[in-house]
Amino acid sequence: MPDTLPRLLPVQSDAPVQAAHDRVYRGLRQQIMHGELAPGHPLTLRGIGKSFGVSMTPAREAVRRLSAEGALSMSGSGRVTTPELSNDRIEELAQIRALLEPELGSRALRRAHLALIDRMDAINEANARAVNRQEPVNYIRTNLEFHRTLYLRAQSPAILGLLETVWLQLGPTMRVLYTRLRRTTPPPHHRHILEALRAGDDAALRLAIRTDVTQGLKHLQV
Amino acid sequence: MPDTLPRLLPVQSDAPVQAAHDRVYRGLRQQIMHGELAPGHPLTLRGIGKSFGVSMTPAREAVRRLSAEGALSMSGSGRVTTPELSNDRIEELAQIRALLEPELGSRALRRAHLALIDRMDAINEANARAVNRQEPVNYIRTNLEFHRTLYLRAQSPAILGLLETVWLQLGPTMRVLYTRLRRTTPPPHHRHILEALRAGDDAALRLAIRTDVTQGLKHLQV
DNA sequence: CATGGCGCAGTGTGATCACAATTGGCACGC
DNA sequence: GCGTGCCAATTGTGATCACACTGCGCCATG
Repeated sequence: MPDTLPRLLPVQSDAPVQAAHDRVYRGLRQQIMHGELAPGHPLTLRGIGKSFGVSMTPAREAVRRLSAEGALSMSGSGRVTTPELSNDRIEELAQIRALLEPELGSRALRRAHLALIDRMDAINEANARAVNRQEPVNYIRTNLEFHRTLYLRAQSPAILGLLETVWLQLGPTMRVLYTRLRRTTPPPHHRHILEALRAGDDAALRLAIRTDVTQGLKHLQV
Repeated sequence: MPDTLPRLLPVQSDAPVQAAHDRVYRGLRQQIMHGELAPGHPLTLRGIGKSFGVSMTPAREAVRRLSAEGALSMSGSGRVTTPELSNDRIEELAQIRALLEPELGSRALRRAHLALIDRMDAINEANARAVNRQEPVNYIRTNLEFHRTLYLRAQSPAILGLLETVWLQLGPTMRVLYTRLRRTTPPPHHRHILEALRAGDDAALRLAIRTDVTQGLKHLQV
């Protein structure tokens, strides 16, 4: 039932229009990483296909790719859900963040200039607004963006890539974390991170990042 | 052309026979991680399908999954090859190993008992034999098995999973490394690792692992 | 009213097909 | 001899279909 888009013309000239499976992948990935889906949320290939206007084939490929990254879990019979992480798993993922992120921050420190810090400041303010307005998805999104903006300067794509898969796995859990302790104040350690950056203090930056990362996830113990 | 296997009966009683895409995934993954494929080696979906006796569909899913893990790279037009890593990339992956593996070793140390160390000793001897016989694949396989045997004791599946994707990305490159410097002696630091384990010396173990990991990949600079 | 069995709707899997894009080689012309 | 354009074979993509399995609800029975 190809109702939504005729899709008759080759590609309609200019736009390379990324492949369908890639559109689906990106869409789902963002929903998961930003905590739009609760842990254990069930998904079906036909449902995904319908919501993206494609058939099962691209949906299956996107799901396969995401489950390879740990963003989705598949039951023995192939049923797809967002992962429900055990406490041990959460703690382990937090420890990975605590291992990788200070390293990335340290590498970025040498390359950080004022414009970068200002940009992070702006993101941090957007984060504070999301807290005030009680918007979980915007909170998670700006929080990750704050960290990613810094880490991009580390020029270490492999490490950052690994870290993003960790964030991805934590996405649904982060949503629970947020809704459980309705926080009213923005993450306090972001200020310390910015101060350490301005001061060019490597040790302080590593500590601030490590604390920021560990802090949030500590409250998640069931 | 379903020639090889009739596949008429439901499942032939007992064997759950893992799904076709999973068989293909495992097969390819092992070939890549053990260095059976050189960097830049081209693969085709139809070719993979034929060599595993399946159609393109499971082959595509396996390829998608592997490329999500960085074990295969896909050109813009979808052509699939094993990755040809840049020097920067290799160095970065080595640094990730140097970050994760000492941590895993340290965690395993508390749980390591004599039987484990004996098993690692045996694997190390198999590794030495592979060196003498100039068998690259067996060398890589036993080398990884040596490390994995230790890290499994760390009881940290998330970290180990991340590390395995790093090993996977390095697979084809390891093959080049081996054939370039036809080594005639086994990795010297494995002995140090075993000694530190027997002594229960955490600092020495971390150093030995870090050195072992860094050592090998250092010689790969083009 | 509880419980066990049956059947149907829903779901993932894998094969196949049509199609567009890329690729590689070959011949032609400069 | 070398570059250039074209053609055919190859390749990935996505839709569709048949099929087997799972899970759940419904109904009959104790």
